Amino acid sequence: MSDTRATDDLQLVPRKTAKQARAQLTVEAILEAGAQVFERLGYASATTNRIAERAGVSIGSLYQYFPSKDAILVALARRHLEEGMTLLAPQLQRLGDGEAWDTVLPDVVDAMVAMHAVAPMLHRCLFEETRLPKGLRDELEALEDALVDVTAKALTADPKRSPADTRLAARIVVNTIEGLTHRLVLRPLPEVDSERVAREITALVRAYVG
Amino acid sequence: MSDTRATDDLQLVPRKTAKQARAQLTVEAILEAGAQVFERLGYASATTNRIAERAGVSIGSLYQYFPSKDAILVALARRHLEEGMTLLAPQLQRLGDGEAWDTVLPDVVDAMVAMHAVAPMLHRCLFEETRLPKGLRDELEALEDALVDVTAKALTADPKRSPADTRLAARIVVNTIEGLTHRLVLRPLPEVDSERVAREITALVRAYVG
Amino acid sequence: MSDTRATDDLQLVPRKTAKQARAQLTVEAILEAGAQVFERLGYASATTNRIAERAGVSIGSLYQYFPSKDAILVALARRHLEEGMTLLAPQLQRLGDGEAWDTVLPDVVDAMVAMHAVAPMLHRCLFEETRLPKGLRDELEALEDALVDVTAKALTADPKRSPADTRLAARIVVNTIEGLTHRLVLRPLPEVDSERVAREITALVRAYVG
Amino acid sequence: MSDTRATDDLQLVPRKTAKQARAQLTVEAILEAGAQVFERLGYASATTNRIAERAGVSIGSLYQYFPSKDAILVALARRHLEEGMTLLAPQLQRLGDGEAWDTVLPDVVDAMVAMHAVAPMLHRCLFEETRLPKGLRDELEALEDALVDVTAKALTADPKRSPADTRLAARIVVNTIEGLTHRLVLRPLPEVDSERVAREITALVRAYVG
DNA sequence: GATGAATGAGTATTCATTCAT
DNA sequence: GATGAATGAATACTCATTCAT
Repeated sequence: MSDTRATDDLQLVPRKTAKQARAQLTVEAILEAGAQVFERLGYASATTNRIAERAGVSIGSLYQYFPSKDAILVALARRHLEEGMTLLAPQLQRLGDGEAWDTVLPDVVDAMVAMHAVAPMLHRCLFEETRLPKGLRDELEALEDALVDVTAKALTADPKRSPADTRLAARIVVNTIEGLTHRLVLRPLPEVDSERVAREITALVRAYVG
Repeated sequence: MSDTRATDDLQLVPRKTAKQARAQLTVEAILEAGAQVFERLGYASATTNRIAERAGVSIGSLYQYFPSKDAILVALARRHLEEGMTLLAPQLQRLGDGEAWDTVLPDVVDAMVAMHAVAPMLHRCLFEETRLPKGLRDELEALEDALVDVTAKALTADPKRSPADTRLAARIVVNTIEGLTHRLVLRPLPEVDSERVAREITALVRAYVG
Repeated sequence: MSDTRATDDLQLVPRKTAKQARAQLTVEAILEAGAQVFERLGYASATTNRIAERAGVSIGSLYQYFPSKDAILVALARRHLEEGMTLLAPQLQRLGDGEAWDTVLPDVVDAMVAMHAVAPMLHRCLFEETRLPKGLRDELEALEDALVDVTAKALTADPKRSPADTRLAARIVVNTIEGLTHRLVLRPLPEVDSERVAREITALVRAYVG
Repeated sequence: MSDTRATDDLQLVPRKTAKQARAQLTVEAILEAGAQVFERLGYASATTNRIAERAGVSIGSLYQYFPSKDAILVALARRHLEEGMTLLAPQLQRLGDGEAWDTVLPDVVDAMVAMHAVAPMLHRCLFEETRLPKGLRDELEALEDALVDVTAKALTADPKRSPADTRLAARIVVNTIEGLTHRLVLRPLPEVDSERVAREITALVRAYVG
């Protein structure tokens, strides 16, 4: 099954929750190793044996905690997502608190860039949708919707737009930021540093919603 | 070799160019089958045997014309690219002829949407950079640069920008259009048709460069 | 059947005797190409397609004259054998005519060395017995027996030996010459030229039968 | 890879050294099966699957310990070599201790015959040079050189020879014994037992160096 | 007769996963 | 709980050989 794409819901829930401290450490080691190996070698070349080896754990132990290769990927995705949300949450909070879109936007973009910059290749492994199981994909979608909601609310201030239009605009905004960040982090522009790019993304969005 | 990412140029050039009509048909059938199989199953699950079978051709014949699985992908990519350029060229021509950015933009966006709409999954297989051999990746990059050039020239009209800024802006424009199109074609928005989306992309870009 | 060793008698007789001049040329070209390709690449890597290509002949034509890859090898072996016998015959004749063993021996050794020196790798392909079909192997054995006969007759002069002993001695002589020649041609000694080696072989044999 | 001649050292080192007793048994079984299969079928027809099957082991296990077909061959060669040296060493020791060439020679020849007699076809697979990886070939050559050294020293007693001549003579002796043994074991003479042959080889060499 | 396109059985090899110890 | 030996289905790819044109 060298090729299983975890598109469906089999075998993705951790087999046992690591209750003991030692088990927790093992899980941690596996995830860390998985992140490194996926980052370095890409999905296909990242074998479970390699991950186990790098984690300093036997392959048997790996399968004690993760029922499949994809389960590791999913766990990493979830963790990555959480970290991302941690970065983003304060900014969204500010928007929710009614702070002006204009002032929050740059920090949102910065947060997005930061999210992507950590481990680009891993990020790619994680979010090339082909690979993600339906369940997680749904979570991702829900997350995007949440971002769109927040953004839409922030844009509502402008009474000229219909609600539907506002939502569409918010969707475009979210996807633009995500898309550009993704693209520009993975294949950085020559001679332009990422800060400058972040400013440009900000300008782009500001012009649009402005 | 379930995992070879064709990062190098080995084994990627068509093995023999079909001279007889029959051979030409075979090659055609393989490419068509390849497109379908990659589209339906994604890169990893698309086995050469499956492609051959779908093409109604023996595995031996497949390897007579394509030295590897990736060679098929590369051939498809090249072909896809050419088709895309055919769609885009007229619009770029108009820009080159000095037509106003504003009037050409919508058609450029439409062309981009059309390019992506044909076979989204295949498109993803083709252009997930990880997978493409260096040579083709360079071609793609060159193509993007060309688009950026044309765009930059069209934006130069505005004397307020420095040349460097213009290029960056052009880069952002090109990537925004590409990114949004890609994203929105692959995972279409519910309740919004693609025409409406195209108009929104246009508005976004227009606001930015405006 | 990438691996057929022609140990049995299937498919080894040329399919048709080339009666016409053109056909004769084709056969010639194939054999010459076969010799070169086997010599350069060894048995396994010498594909029929490569041989056909080098012969400037279509693969179909090759199979018109040679029913299998091994058939080519066998034809080459036969030819090689004949050439060898052509070299050896005069010396054997001299022995048959009663000329002294001592004076003929050096020329026999020289002839053997010459036989092997032409195309060592091809020679190896041809005479690694594993590969040869039974029929040809029998011919080879018959040839060796003939050599042994002649040698035995030449040794008979010495009345001290029993006939059986003489035959054994002859056998040893023949195999010694063949073995050493083979070995020393295939992997030549550093800093000793083949003439010197030939003289040493002669000395060895002379001492033995002396 | 029906054709890989292991001329390089890639993929030839045992993958993991078996630590547990069970693994050791597996390795042993594979080697034993390999010896049998190579012996019976020759190199080309000896497939890894067949070897695994005969070993009563899954193909996966085979590749756990041997990274390639040739690796098995190499392991067998090394083992064969060691066994051979075990047979030969005592005799060489005697020579080194100054014992007379004449008395040791018969036992050397016997040892050689014994070495070859075990598994002639396997022996052929192992020592048809084409097939062996460079590294092992070098080892073999070194071994031959060592034999030549010892022999040369034993021959030095005779002051009539120049050192260079002595070395050449030693080389001839070693190769004669090896060649004849090889030849006569692989294709035994009718009506002559191997003991008689051994005596004859001894006589031949004795006459030469005498 | 000649061509070369097509065939497909066969090969080495990988890697996610299981399970006896 | 942990280990790591064992599994075997699956994959890319080759090349001797056939046969329609």
